[in-house]
Amino acid sequence: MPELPEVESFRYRFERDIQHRVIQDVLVLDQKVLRKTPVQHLKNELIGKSFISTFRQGKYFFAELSSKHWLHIHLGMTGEMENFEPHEDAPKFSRIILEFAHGPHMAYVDMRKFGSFFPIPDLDQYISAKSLGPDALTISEAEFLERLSSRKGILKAILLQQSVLAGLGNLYVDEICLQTRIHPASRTEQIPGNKLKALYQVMMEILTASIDRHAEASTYPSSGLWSWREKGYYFKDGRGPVESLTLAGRTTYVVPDQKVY
DNA sequence: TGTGATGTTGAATG
DNA sequence: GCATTCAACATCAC
Repeated sequence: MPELPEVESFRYRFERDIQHRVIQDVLVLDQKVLRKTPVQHLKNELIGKSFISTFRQGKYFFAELSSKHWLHIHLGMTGEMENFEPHEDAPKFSRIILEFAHGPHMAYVDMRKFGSFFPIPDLDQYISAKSLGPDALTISEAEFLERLSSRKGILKAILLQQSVLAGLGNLYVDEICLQTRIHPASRTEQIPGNKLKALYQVMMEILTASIDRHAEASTYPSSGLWSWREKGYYFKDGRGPVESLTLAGRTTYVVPDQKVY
């Protein structure tokens, strides 16, 4: 479930359900998502502590502990959070379970195990080591334009690079290109300035609208936003047919009226 | 049975 | 250093 709006929804639910509750125990059902972190280290960092704040940059989520240390969670392809009552079985594909003294337990569920869940010593240091770019939801238009025009290459590949701009994934990039009628195979350096501004505007509209929609529900893909991603699809306004290709190693959907710059 | 899937990383190549 | 491509990761649904 993992592009920026989904992670923002995760953050919202994390704060609502988990924050300020003292962690009583941590169960590691699968060490893979710990990425080499020793189980005991995770337990030492979490047990007896509570989360006091959260932070998200792009698809990267962080929760601050009462010790001032941080827990990092990345949802990968299939990560999500599920609460369950202590007397119930843990959800399928649970990898980590946080138990609290009272109330529901939290399961970090991740079918494909591409996600991660581990403590980090320093937030700023971690983000700069990752070369994470500015968050797509809060970046200014000026900075967006500046960062895009300082790169050359296929538009889609650049928008997917988390070091350029943090938060967009395969589906949102296709959606933004569809709505701006810019072909994702365009060379970024060939796109006129007013079209880059349109990209920014549409990106912001889509992200904020998706976050609103996600505020409670958490299914992904959500609410038909992606229903057009199939070969031969026609939109109600006549746009189509949808075609597919591979760009930056990712399956990409376009309609014929998207202009290649 | 084979294929592809919303993400990230690292290697190899130009 | 940059851009590009590809493989790997693990598992399930179609």
